[in-house]
Amino acid sequence: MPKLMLNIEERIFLSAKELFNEKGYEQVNMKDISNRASIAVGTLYNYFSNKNDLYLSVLENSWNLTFKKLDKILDKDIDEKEKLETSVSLIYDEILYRRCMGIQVRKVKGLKADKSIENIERKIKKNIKMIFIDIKIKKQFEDDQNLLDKLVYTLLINLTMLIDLYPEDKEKNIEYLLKGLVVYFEQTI
Amino acid sequence: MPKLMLNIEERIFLSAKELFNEKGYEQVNMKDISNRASIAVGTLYNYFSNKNDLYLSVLENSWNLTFKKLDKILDKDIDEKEKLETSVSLIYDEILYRRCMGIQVRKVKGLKADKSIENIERKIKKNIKMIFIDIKIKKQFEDDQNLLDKLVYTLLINLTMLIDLYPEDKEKNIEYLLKGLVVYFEQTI
Amino acid sequence: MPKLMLNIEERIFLSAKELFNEKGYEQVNMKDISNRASIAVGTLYNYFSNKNDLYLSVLENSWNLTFKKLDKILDKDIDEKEKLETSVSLIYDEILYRRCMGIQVRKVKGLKADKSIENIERKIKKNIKMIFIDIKIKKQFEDDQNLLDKLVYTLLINLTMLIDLYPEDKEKNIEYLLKGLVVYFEQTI
Amino acid sequence: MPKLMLNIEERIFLSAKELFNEKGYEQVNMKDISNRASIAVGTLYNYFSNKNDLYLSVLENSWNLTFKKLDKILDKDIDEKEKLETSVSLIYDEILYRRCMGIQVRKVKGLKADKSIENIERKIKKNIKMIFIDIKIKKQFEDDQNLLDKLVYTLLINLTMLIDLYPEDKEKNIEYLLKGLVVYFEQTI
DNA sequence: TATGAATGAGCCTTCATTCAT
DNA sequence: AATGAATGAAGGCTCATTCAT
Repeated sequence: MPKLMLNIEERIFLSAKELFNEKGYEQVNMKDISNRASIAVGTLYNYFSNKNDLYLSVLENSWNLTFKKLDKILDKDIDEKEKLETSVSLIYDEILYRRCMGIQVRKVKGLKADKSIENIERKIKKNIKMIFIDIKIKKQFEDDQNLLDKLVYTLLINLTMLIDLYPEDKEKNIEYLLKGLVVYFEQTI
Repeated sequence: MPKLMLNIEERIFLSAKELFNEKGYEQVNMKDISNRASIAVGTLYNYFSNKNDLYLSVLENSWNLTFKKLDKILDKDIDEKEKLETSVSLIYDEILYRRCMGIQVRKVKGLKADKSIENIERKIKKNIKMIFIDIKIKKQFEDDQNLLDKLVYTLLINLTMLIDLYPEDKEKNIEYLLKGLVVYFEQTI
Repeated sequence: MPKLMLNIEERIFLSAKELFNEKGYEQVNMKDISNRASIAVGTLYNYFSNKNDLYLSVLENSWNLTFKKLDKILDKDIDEKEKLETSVSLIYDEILYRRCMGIQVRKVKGLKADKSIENIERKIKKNIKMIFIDIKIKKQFEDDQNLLDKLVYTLLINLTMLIDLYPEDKEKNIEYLLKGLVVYFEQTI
Repeated sequence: MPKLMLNIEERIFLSAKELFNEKGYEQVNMKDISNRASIAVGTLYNYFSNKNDLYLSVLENSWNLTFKKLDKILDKDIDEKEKLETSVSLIYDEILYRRCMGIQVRKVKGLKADKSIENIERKIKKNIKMIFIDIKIKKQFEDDQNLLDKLVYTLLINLTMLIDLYPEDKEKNIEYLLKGLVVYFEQTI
């Protein structure tokens, strides 16, 4: 009973993304995903070679879409303050609506730990870092080699947390987050 | 470690705590735990009715120990600044050494989401909140009903992240964290 | 090989024959075959109703080609010794080059055991038996009702084994085999 | 519903041996084996780490038992003729009753081709060869480096075939086989 | 009370087969 | 007639849990 269906890959992607977000890697099984996508399990494997790959693909693809949008913002001719706020707002929405799975990649146990994961995390870090690249760091933190990395993780991890806890409160959440971030920057922001 | 001096329940506890921390809920199986505790699997079930319960017990117990230590600090007759710093330092060490599993309970996939989890999370929140109870919040955030909760989560989640990423760097990690927290408080700190 | 010159059915045949011989029934899948034949899986099913049938067809067809060649030899006006040697040499080459799958049909696991298999086996037996039909059996074995069948199986099974083990050594292999066979015949050979 | 059962390992062994013999490696599944042994699938894995291992174990163990019996015969103080006949009779019975799977190991597709298999085959060859070790080979075959190996394979493969085809006819089968073998030996036998 | 063998549901993955195009 | 995406049953294996000893 094969049918030719529309947007299968997209449906798998969405189903997988939603489920991985709701329940995490281990708690989602391939049947769940295929059910939500209204396809047969076997069909999943026409598009992704295994669960691990599917997760990784979803993760990377989600982030890539975000990176494209982020690049547009960073290329704009606006001042740093606005850039920061717009970027954070974007990432907030991305995590909220597109459910681009968070930075907790490193924590996804059960995932085969291969280069792919490290690469994805490196890529996320590299891209998000661009948000802070033009911002002047306070003298006090200048000798912290990892400050930029910490800022990236703080941004992502706290955004995820805030969205998770108070999904309704975008404005307040962002205000709270930014306030905690700008303390590491020079006065201009 | 004087393993043979500990009674069975304690041995189970320790083994479970270590393993859950090292590998996460799903990646640990009951055989692993009983092996590390040098008992039979069946014996586990004389003390804990199932894996879920064991995890929850370990989690709660870990935190209870932390809370006791925290209470002592909070009862001390020292100024707020010192209280804050000592408390944060304590929790840092707890997460680092005793591996009291983090706040991400809500994200521990595979855990049956029941009342127990909510209760534990409520308890953690209630206790950690005490750190901030005497500290005056900046006017700017006074109308954020959830500010205290956010502070609690920020504290725990960021500590966990920092320890995870730069386990060697306690001083810098705490400096970084505190700087991000105090921005929400009145000048005195 | 002038692959593109062959019609589809022939391409399927050849691909299937090659693959079944290389890897055995179970280890070959329909996708493999269609890939090697440069057609779509579905097309296979326009020519063969299922994997089982395809295998059986290939098997039977392979043997039929061999039988034709064998008949020519047996029709020749040469003495029995030469007939035997030429026949054995032919079958050796057939198994070696055309990979007409061996007598071990009965052992091809995964094959649905139906009439077809028995028929093919019967046919193989009948045809190969012709090699021995004019040869006089030693008195000693005259009361072994199954001697001819045994000779057939011995011939096929040992040839297959020898080719498998020492593919380079046609001459020695055949010498070894014949020596073991002629012992059942009257002195003339 | 766990019970403590007697001779589980033996039952697994027997069931596996029977099934592998009846249907071959691929056609037997772990559920089949556990069913015939009247145990749960999981129990299989308490004794054998996987299907591959189970097959290999059964195979090796079967042969080892045979080798022990064979050694006893070869150590006896009897003449070569009797030794040969007794050995062949033994192996006949072993293949017939204990179903020690044949030499066709090399043909078991689907089996992970690792050192284990090669080792088993080497061992079988080495042990069966002992049957022929004291027998003088005809001059004619003296320059066939592989003659002994060929004899081993001929013996095993033809015995298996004969048993398979005419299970009732031990005497005739052995007479047929021996006649084909002794042709390679000096007159004494 | 402690043991660990036994259980079997459940998961990932494969692949022969179907059928809409 | 040819295509190949879709199907879903089936297989190997894991592991939380049970219970006879």
